[in-house]
Amino acid sequence: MSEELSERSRLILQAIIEDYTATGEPVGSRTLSRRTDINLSPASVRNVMADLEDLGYLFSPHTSAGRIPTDKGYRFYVASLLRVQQLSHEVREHLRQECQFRELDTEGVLREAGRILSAISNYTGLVMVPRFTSTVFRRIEFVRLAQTRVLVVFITQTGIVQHKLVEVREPLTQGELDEVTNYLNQEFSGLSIQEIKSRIAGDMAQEQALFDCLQRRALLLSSWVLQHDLGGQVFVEGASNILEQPEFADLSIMKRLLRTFDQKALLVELLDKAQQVEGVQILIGSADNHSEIEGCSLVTSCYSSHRGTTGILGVIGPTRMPYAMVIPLVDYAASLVSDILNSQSE
Amino acid sequence: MSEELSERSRLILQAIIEDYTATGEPVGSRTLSRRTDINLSPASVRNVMADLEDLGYLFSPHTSAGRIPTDKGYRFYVASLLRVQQLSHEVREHLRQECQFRELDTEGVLREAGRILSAISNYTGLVMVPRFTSTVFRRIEFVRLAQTRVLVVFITQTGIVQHKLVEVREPLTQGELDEVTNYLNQEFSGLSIQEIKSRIAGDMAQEQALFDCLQRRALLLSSWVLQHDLGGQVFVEGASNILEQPEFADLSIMKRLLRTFDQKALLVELLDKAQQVEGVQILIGSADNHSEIEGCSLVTSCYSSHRGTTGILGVIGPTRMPYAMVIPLVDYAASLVSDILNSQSE
DNA sequence: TGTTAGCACTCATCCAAGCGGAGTGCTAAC
DNA sequence: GTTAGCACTCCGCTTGGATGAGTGCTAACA
Repeated sequence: MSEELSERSRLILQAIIEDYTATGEPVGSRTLSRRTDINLSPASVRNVMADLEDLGYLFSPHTSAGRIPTDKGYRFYVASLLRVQQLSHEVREHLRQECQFRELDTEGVLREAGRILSAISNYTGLVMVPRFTSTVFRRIEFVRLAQTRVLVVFITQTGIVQHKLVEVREPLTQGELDEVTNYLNQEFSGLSIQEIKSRIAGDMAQEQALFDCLQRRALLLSSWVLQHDLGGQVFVEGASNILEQPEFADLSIMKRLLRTFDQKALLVELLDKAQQVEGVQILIGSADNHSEIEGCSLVTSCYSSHRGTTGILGVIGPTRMPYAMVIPLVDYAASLVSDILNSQSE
Repeated sequence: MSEELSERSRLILQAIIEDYTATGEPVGSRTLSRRTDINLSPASVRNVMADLEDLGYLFSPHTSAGRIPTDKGYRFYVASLLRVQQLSHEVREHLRQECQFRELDTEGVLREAGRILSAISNYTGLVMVPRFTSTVFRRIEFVRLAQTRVLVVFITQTGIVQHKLVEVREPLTQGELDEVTNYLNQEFSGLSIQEIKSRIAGDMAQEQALFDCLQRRALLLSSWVLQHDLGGQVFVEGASNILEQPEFADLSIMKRLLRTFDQKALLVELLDKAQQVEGVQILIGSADNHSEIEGCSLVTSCYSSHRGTTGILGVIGPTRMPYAMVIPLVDYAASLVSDILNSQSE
């Protein structure tokens, strides 16, 4: 079905969305016909609106209210009508300065990016730490906590620190662990996790032949560590901002949303999905049976380092969101974080 | 002023608080006189209530409503009237199992403790990571990220990993950093931060005499690291639970509370203050000009390891809270976390 | 002197009715 | 194809009365 909209329909849809974005109130035909860029009487506007409603771009909450854009309406708007503003020079500079000058480690930079996204957009900032598999190995450290309990500290090329507890079968001394540590750091430093995994797979095959105890231990431990993805950490910043949104006054959507923030698992799922796309990705409403973010939209963009490490950041807020402002903001934030990631380490 | 309450007044205050805790509705004189443990007519009850109101333990939201306990009323109740229940055996076992069996590192245990506190109490769980100064040093690691950028990874005796970026004045190679790392780990492992600090202070004094470059570097770097407390990290779990509380339906208190959760600085302040007290600590309402938690109460208890590491955990929720249940819960959680902390490492 | 019944009074909550306003759909005229 | 006019719908607000819970006060009672 070719749902080609006429020029007039497009104009009116755009006007409705912009008006609704600004006011949050259903938009009536009179209001629109008063706009300077629409030289039509209310009655004509009404005809167009009725068409748009039939096509599923608009709906009215009740008989005698104005129209509100549907999710479909928003999707069309974002895809075809929206003209993205340039981010003002001030905001760009403001952003750059906020991030750059402090002595923050990578995790701090990511957190701060989320905080700034939230502060500028007035919505909630989301930042996901790069997934394990997309990172490059810099250093690993095994620390003996108790006889069979070993703390593994893993540091990526970009300076992200992750750690985890491993329960080993036979007791190990710290000295033995240090040997393993040295061995792994020498062998693997600078390789991507993918490379390491295949290296280990190869070595393991030979391993039965050469009975180097140290090497075997190292391989076992490291394969164990790499087996489970540490990643999927999400920073949620400015969750309280969503309380300010008038559309969430009815509490039920808000509760669901905050619950989602608490649990994070769903966020990870959503962000993981968005991460597969390049550039700014906009998820409007509860597409793909994600009813948890009904009434909300998610604007995300991937950040990455030269070495291939990629994570994702963005903003979540009500579907009635000034996309023209939020999209370039997220876009710029992502490129900024990418820059910092690259400058963070050699 | 000796505000000794008569036996009857105490009984009625207790009955009002228990009733109000259960229902959330203002309590009237008829309701009370119907209770089996009070053999008084409504009129007599009213007299007592009027007295209690004069003394500031109660207030009525309007002329013809029942009475509601004030913060002062709650404080008196908790201090003098409350009989704390024993935590049921089931809950204890449930708790112990939740925490014990998973292979969690220390940070994971703390997070999980907060999550469980929140889930059982239906309020919000708070856990503060032990402050730096109260911890025992196990291991430190310097990783070179760029010419003058060094990532410091610090591991405490109890297996807590913290990290931080240091900007050094002169370029260092990873080899030099490794030497420093080894030196510090040999010298300081097992000492408390306090001990290390005074050690450093002493060595620094001598340092001008002996020009051991390595040692000087190590001292400088470590003093720099120890100078700034890394701690003050707070885990907030189950923030969305407070949305369920009927007393927060008016949004304004709720917003302030969630904003406080977002910022965390105030939480750290509150928890730091509570940490100075041993045993379960109960902060009711906005005492000490902390208007941010107006209408809320904070029930906390310190956890600690044998080695002196202490942190604090607890629950924050509306002042109308079943203290008889929450207090032993927090108490038990703290002792449980202490046990795990001790068993976590040798 | 402490306790209690009675009574007038207050105030929130609920419900129904009425009204104004915003907006629509339809029709007929331009 | 566009527009003015009109009947109609429905929300939101206000008003007013009824209801009920609860209080304070007073006077009678043990």
